[in-house]
Amino acid sequence: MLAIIGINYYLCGFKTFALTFFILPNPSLIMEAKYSPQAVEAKWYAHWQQKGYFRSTPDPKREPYTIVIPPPNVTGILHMGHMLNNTIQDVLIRRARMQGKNALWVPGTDHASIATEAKVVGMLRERGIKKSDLSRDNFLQYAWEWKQKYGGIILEQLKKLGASCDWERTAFTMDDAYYRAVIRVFVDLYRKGHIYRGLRIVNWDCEALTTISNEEVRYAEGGEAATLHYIQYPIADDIDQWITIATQRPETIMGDVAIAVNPKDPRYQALLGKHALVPLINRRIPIIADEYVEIEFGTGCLKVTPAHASEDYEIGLRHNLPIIDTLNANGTLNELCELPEYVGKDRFWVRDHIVERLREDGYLVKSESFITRVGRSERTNSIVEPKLSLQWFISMKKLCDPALENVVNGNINLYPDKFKNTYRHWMENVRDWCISRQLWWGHRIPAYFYGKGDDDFVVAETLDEALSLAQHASGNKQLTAADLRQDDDVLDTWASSWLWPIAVFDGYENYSFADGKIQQPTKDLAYYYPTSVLVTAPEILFFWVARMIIAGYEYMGDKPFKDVYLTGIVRDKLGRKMSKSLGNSPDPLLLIDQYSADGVRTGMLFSSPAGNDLPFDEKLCEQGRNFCNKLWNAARLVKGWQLSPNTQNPDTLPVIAWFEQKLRRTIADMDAAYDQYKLSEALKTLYSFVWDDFCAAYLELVKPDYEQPIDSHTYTQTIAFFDQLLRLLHPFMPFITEELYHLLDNRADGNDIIIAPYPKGGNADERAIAQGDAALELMSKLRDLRVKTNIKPREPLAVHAKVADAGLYRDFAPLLRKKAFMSELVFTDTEPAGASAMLVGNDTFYIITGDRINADEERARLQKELDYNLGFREITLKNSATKNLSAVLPLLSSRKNAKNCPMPKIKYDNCKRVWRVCSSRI
RNA sequence: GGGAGAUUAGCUCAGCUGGUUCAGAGCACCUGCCUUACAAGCAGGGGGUCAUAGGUUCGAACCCUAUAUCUCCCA
Repeated sequence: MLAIIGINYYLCGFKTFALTFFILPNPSLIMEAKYSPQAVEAKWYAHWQQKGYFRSTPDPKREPYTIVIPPPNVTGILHMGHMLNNTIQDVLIRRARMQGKNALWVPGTDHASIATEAKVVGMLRERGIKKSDLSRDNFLQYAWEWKQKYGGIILEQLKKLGASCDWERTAFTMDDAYYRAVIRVFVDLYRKGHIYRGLRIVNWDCEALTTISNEEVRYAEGGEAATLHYIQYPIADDIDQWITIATQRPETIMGDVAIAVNPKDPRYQALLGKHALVPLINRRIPIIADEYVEIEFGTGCLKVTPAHASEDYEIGLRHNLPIIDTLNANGTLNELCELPEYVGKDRFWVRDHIVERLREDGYLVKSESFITRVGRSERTNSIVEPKLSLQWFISMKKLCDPALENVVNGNINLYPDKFKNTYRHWMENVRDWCISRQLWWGHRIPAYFYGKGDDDFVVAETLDEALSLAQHASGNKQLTAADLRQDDDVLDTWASSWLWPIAVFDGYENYSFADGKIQQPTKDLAYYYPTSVLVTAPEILFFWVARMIIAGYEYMGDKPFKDVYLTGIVRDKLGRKMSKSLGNSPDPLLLIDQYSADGVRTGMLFSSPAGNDLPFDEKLCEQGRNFCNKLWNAARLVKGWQLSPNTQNPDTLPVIAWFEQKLRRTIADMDAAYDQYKLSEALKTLYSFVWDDFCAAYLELVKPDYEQPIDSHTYTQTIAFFDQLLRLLHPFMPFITEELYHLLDNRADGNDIIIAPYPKGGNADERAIAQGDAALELMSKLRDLRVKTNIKPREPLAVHAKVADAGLYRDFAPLLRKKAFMSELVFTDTEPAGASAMLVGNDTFYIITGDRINADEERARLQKELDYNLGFREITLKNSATKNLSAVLPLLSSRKNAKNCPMPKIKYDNCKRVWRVCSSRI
């Protein structure tokens, strides 16, 4: 054995040269027994980028295949969900690229207003700077600084995964053009009458001093302990009567404007129409009837506080009740609570004190603990207060129609389609969308106030335009820009990302307000829109996907994507969602270091059927890594073969025919799986085809004897098959396939697998497949028999075959004799003496064992197996319908008794099959 | 409270229009092998009343009805 010194590969530009110091007799020696991915991955990613393979520009001659990335937050670092999601997108894009389509994957990031602002505030705090001490502009400078520094991390990480995005197109939701688009859409929707300003109960974060959306509210699993206080209110004008309510927020009673009971509740009929007095402040409030009240809960009486509970607000609207907001933005009580000692005090402090006071004054009936859901801010963890607030809304009903219709009628497909129901349910019950956030980082709402009133504002894209509108609206021609005050709030992040599939192509740049649609799309938009598929998580189906569809129809009159592939959620072994806060997520980059990008990619896809959660297990990555190694070693084997002067070996011809046909069928199977976005299935099909059929079967069958050369036809065919397999594998495992593609053959500059044509499948010759499969099964059964009967693996055996169709085996016979170590293979009609029999399908093979096996031992072994199967029959009979068994029993028992059976070696599954076939023919 | 879905081997999941690819795969486990590409490997093996109970059918993992358990979404 010759020693190889130092590194195997020497990087020179982007070509690989074997660095050898000796003339090696066998080229396989230049390949190590284990595949080392690190250098390979860096090398090929750089090569692809340098060659511009990821770049796409409009080309009318080719069909576009477009994916826009779900933009990760600029605050994010790569987590397992991204890994799964982006692996899927890369697989789809790479396959489309190889299929000759003009494949474009647009990358980008989302400004994530609340998350980023929280990060920036945190950063400033560390530097000893308070946000409140900064001007808006100063703060935004810091925010951009932060974004410049950290905002691109995740995209860099995606490169390690192999993501073939067109990086020249990297978009950001606060790019200049994108910003303009968001503002333009706000103005447009406002003018179309879809945006209004209104009072709503919102989720208020008293610490961050902002509204947060429902999805930013978190609830502890299993709820939280709380106390339910029973408080009695005296009935006005009736000193002896009381009505008792139950509340967990006694500090809000000063905001009470009514007490509601269910109209069907017999207990309170007499009190309806009367008034009660709020304890401590003696406000007179009506007792009303409303369906919403649950008779069972608490006392069946609900105190109605419209300013501090969304349901109460709705009741208030229905009954035309006043609104008393007793809470300041920072969570302290204000003077409307009418109790000076509580003004300026925190709501929780007040809660404790007011309970004491109510008890002292005799209003508190009892307090009991119970478990309830408590909403906490995802960002600050402070308890979210429902608070009445003046916010901007998009009214959704009218906008939703085409978005609902085109999903229901299949113009847009959801995979898996079970989400269609969920989608419809949401769209039919859609609520108006609160789009304002009390933050600075984001798209500032283009509303300009010219007066003190809530309605003294105009909406415009620019200050100049706003000024002229304001002068007109106010009738004051003297108004100057300095008199205008722009709304302080920014838009909800989704109110920018819903434009993503249009805005990344600068779609709104030449938008005119005249007809409310994009009439002259940019060249990119015209070519790439609608995009091919969106790959994202089901949890944002409504927040993002549905809204993109709405915007797509509103502005393009067309869907934003044809297909939506909803991935599963990556969970840990305990079934918990992987998250940073739980610390249960592995570091993806570490995984890549450990198992290679290809290994991790396949690992993630091994177990991720569309829409099903992925219980992540590092074992899967290990399996992926092992698969890389298998491929590597297959290449090592093939590379090690010496060519013989022979041009053909007749023995291998049927093997080649078998593999060729099975390959065609496998490709067709994979295509069918791809069509339904069953990537996991496509991968598993290929995995098993490569490992079992190519490595374990094909290569073993065509492999020349030790140190013997191989004929040129078999060699060429093998290289061609390997090449096809690598192409099929490339979307899943881009790096190792590129490496092996170049190791297998000398490729001209620009001949890289990433752009090599994707193989085509088709109808296969099933006869050729059946021949090979039968031969392989025969070999396997023979091996099995050798093990069981202690006959050495290479001891020659005479085999007599009693088969229905000898032609099935004839082509393979020469190879079978050699590879299965048969002294002869004879086709016969009779059962030879001194033979053990075995079944391949319905064919019987007799192995002339002579006295090589101990008859007693063999009989004992078979008897044991027979008993086992008989035991099963009892179970089967017992559990099956008992009718008409008579027809089946003889059939079964005859086989059991081994009278007509070549071997009483009917296995568990055979027996069951017999039972099933028989029972189905009764 | 309103919806959507799930339950198949120890684990994670396939299983299409009910019937010879109907009980499958991978992992895990057990046994034997460092056999000449690969121990990150090879050759074998055990393991399931298809959640429960009824029903439809000649025939059910599959269709229907209940029940149980679990998950997710919305309120």
